[in-house]
Amino acid sequence: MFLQIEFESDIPIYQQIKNQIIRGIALGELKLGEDLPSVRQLASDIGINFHTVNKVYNQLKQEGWVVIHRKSGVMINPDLNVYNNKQYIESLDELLKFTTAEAYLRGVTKEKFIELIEENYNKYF
Amino acid sequence: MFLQIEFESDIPIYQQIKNQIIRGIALGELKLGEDLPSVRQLASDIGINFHTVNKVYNQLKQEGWVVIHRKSGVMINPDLNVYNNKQYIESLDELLKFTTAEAYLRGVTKEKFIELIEENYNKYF
Amino acid sequence: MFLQIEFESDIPIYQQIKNQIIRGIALGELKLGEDLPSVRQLASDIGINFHTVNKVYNQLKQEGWVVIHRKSGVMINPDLNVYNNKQYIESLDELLKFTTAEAYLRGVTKEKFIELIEENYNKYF
Amino acid sequence: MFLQIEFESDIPIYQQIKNQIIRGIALGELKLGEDLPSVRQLASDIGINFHTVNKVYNQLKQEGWVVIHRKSGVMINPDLNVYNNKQYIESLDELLKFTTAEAYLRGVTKEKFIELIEENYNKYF
DNA sequence: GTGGTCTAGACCACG
DNA sequence: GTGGTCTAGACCACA
Repeated sequence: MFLQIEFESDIPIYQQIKNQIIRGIALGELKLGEDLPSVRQLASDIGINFHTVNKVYNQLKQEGWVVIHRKSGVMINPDLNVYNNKQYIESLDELLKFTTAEAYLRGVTKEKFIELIEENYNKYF
Repeated sequence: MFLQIEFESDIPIYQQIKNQIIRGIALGELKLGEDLPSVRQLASDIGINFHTVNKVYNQLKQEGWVVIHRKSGVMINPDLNVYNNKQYIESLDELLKFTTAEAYLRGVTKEKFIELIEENYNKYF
Repeated sequence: MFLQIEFESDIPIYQQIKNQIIRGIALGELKLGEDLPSVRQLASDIGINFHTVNKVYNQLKQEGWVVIHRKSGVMINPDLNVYNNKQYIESLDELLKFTTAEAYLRGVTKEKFIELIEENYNKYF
Repeated sequence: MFLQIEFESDIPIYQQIKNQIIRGIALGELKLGEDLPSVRQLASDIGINFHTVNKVYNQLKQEGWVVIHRKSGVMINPDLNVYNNKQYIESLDELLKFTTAEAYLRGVTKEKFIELIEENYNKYF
């Protein structure tokens, strides 16, 4: 598994895992329909408690990223269709408001910022 | 004061205040050298504990956004020069990794994302 | 066989099968006295473990929906007479308490709800 | 608090609490904007672990029934607006398919069933 | 074997 | 005081 957890980070472990799984999908490292390790397996791989992984999987399920198949455990949702709803766009815009403001004041130019975005987007399949 | 606090947000109140002050500077709504309300004044305006405001001001000072004079209170740092250090760029890039991945999967195109960035940057002085 | 299993549903597979068999009887798709496939046959058709089918048949027998003959296999109870006992009515009422409450708050009017009931009942023989 | 938990039930405790809170809103026993007991308070009142209550509140928050106010804890969403989305109607219809089928075969007439619905709806504000 | 539920207790962030 | 996170270990339902 490609997960890399920073235990010292102030980002909760479960959030780090969520982030990396979602990014894994975008990068194509995780294929649609691909199985994820079992709750206890992943927990043991990372060296954390299985409840933490359970929380991740449940949130991912609730948000539509994965499905829990009764026979084969958890897999990336083969019909991934996470809606770009109004709420999401609003929260993204809110986040960018403050992120760009700080970046601007810290001397990150618009061009540099856009370059960072493009570098990321160009990696997605 | 132009602060707008969402008490039901997931973002801590002190963080909301910090965000809005920094954005206020970027937008030019807060001029360099401009006085900020006193801790107790601001706390009372927003209806929160003054310890929370205290925390905000101390963090802003620590990061170089404001200066605190014992007598004249808090003002936006007239020599604002918060450095675009390696650590900041790294954390920004880390944030964008996950933000762009989710946005991409939710159907926000690169062009749309960049448009959001430009809209924000164009408001800064 | 007309069974349609959703492996990603929150409802256990054995419950899905039970539900569909009972509904099949109500719709007249399964006649009283009609033979059901053998445990192994049905398990293989659906692609599940035969223990699961076994569980279904045993529960259906226990509740009086089917009869099991050692030789001729399982058939819909020709003298179907599952009693509308007090316990059942109570559990139905309990279920409707919460179902109607949520439906109401989600904007499903009484008329709409009743319409859904009637649509279903009108299909039964 | 008006909660009544059946520890012997096969319905999980957290689900029972959710059900009763939602019904409490529909009945008007819980007003919009009303505070709910704190996680630990409610847990102690019912005599269960606070994690169980925590799970309830988090799910209710996720589904929009309550908001978590940073100052005053958890309250019924004052702007309650839980959307009657396609997914919900589908799941309701699915539930009614099997519920009505069994009720019908157990001798509950359409009229009786509708009477049960009306009795419930007439209690809602 | 899988995930789901519940308990218990610890520590932390926030206000 | 509030909720949020993480650990640990138990028991259960399902397939």
